[in-house]
Amino acid sequence: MHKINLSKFQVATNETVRDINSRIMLNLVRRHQPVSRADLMRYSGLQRSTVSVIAGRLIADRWLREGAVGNLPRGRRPTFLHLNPERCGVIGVDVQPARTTLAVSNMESQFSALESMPTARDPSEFVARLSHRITDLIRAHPKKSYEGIGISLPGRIEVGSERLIFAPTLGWSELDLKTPIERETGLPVKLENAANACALAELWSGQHIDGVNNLVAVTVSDDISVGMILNGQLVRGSTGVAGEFGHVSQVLDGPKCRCGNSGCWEMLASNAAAVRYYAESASVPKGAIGSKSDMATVPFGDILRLVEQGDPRACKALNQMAHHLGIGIAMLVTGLAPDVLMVVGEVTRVWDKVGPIVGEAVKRRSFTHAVTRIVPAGSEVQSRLRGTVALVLQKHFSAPSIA
Amino acid sequence: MHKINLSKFQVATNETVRDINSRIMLNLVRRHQPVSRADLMRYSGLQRSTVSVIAGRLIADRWLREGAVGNLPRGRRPTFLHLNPERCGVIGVDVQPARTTLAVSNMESQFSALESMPTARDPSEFVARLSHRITDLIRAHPKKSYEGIGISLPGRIEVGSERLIFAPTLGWSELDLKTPIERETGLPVKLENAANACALAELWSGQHIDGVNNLVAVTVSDDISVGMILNGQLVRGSTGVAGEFGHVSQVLDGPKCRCGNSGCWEMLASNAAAVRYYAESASVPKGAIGSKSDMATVPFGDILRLVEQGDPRACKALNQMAHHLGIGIAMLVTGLAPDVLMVVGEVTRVWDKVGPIVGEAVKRRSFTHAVTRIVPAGSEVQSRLRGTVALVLQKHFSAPSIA
DNA sequence: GTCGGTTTGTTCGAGCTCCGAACTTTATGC
DNA sequence: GCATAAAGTTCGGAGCTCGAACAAACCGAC
Repeated sequence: MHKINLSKFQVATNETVRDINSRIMLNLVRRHQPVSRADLMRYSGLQRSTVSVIAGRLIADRWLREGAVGNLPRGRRPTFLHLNPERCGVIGVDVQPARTTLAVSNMESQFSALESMPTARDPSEFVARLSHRITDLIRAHPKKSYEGIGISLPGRIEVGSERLIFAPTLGWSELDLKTPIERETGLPVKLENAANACALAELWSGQHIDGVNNLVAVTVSDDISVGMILNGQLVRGSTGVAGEFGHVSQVLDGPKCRCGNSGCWEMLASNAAAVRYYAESASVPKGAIGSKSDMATVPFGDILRLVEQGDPRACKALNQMAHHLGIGIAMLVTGLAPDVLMVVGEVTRVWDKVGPIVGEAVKRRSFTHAVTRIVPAGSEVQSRLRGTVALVLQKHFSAPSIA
Repeated sequence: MHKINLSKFQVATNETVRDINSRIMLNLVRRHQPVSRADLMRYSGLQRSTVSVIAGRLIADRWLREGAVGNLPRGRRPTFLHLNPERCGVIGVDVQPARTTLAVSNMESQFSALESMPTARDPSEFVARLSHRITDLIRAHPKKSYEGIGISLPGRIEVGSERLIFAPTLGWSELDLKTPIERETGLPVKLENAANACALAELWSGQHIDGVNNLVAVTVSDDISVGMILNGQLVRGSTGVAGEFGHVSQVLDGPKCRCGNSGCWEMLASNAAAVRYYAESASVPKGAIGSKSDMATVPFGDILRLVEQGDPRACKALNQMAHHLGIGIAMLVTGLAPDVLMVVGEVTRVWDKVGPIVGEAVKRRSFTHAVTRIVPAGSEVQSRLRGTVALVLQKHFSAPSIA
């Protein structure tokens, strides 16, 4: 039940009815495929005749395909319908500070190609190289129709201008990625924050999310970012910058953050924080056992390996990180009470160790802990890429923006 | 753009079109009244004929009324349309721990009666007395049609069961208020958390909120509660308990809260916190100047009076409260980036002193501070009561729940 | 006083959509 | 071979908006 926005609304026509019901049908097929027209009639409540007409049109538009014929104890055999996964191709791009991954996907987030390249430091060089790679990919994987390019970025996209803003880990200032890439490739480009992309991925192609309408994704890398889906809808705030809970103080007088605040959650619970904890634990006990007083930073990946090998110093650093991660997650659980909170990042590799610590912190600090399932994401890159596919295709599957 | 919820959707029929367009018309009249059919045609983009038909039906249903005839330099004079504020009566109820306020309202949140009673300690006694008062009110103020009863409560309402849960300041455990009051009065009852009610009030009858779709209300009394409207829609989380940012730790090892957590925002920035700060400032410097070592608690209202009189101890306590209020608000600004954040509570009486401190904290701690306007609410009781009216009437003015 | 120009508001047929009943198609079992 | 049953199609009816034509109401110039 949302207020009608009088500065951008759309009146309804007869075609609106068809549009709404077509989308419902498309979603019902997606959910229940393979499925007969008769079953769609029962799921939707529409008349048999109406279902037939809509199905016919969706088949003509190549959204659906008729498949096998079913078997029933009595009566005429039903013709099953299913999605045509090749209806739309999507180019998914996952930009991370070190590397950028590209994928060719069909409508069901099945990737037919996956490749990566280093992320160029210079923004304009990056745009040029990325555009090149995309055109090459399209040439190498010709499809009937590419629907668009979805790009996940460690930054926020300004509502309206669609420009990249606040991307500290990339070191880029405000930047228009959309226009040049659209010009070079000839395809529409959609940009989204990585955490938002993960949330979208979970919403549209997640595992156990039937009827889940409130979902939060927390991405943990060298920063922490939050993507929120509330009431079945991405929350971007008035400017697109909503979700920066990573820059909320967890310790009021904690370490200074580049955002200007002190003791930010991401200063205490990001990969970088674990690296710092590990380094500090070496220096504090001066005559340490290992006598390695090398203050050279150990990469987070190495710390994870050490944890897997049972190294106590690494475990301690990881535990500190997990503790603070849990406190921040408790904030989100208390404040947003989502059905699902998904953690995305390398840290999920050792979730058997991190999960219980996070769970304990949430249980102690959030009296609403029972409503939220906290789950680790399978693969970060896959999550973000599935998110870019959802980003491009959601306009066909979501409710039409009525009124 | 929201996902279609396959467990509760509604297919579209021809009437859906009429429904959508009627609601748009109703909102356009509300926004621009008095307004002619010809102007409505221009605002909506619908055909003149369609506007006439819809207007005719809305007049027949008593939503609109024809009013004066306008004057134009040329041509036929337009007949102005305006809302019929007496179309629906609403009983608004604001339950606070000490007192409960009742109001009779018309469709435009104009109150024709306002009265209050002590809030009974015992829930069942409370229900009985409230029902009585409501029936008396209805008898004393007969209207063509009462649309329903809206009740604002310092607690959360469980989604689905519509029961009151988590109402610590009232001291009531889980409770069904809806059923008995509906039975006694014969009117439908809608319950909502006070902070959510304030957010709804601001959304539907606020001052400067054209096009504002992201709005947060923070209620500050003996607890702190948050109501969120994101994407033009109330956020209740999966169970109805979303918004309890008051129970997020601000100081990890701070004072123990009854919720089980430590250093909760509301332990540091609520009215009760200011009362505690004031009491502590008397005891800490042992040979204090005033030599009043009375640890008896001074009510928050008295502290505000002392602040208005310039009492330094009271000012210091208030400043501490304001400082922590600002830190919590910075969390909301950073995480949700709303257009407007409204503060509701007695503390707004001294907003000239509190506002700058809050603003400073937000500026220092939230790099997104520029997107959010932080405003004090005029009157708490009025805010909550207007919210209850919006609560009851929003189903007629909001977009239909399509798909 | 009348007539052209202008704007508001109404009327009515066309086109689209869903509904619902009747019909066709295709299967099983006696 | 016939009754029964289920899937899917056909077609007239009703509701809605669109768009053009029409009626109403007003101003100012001649």
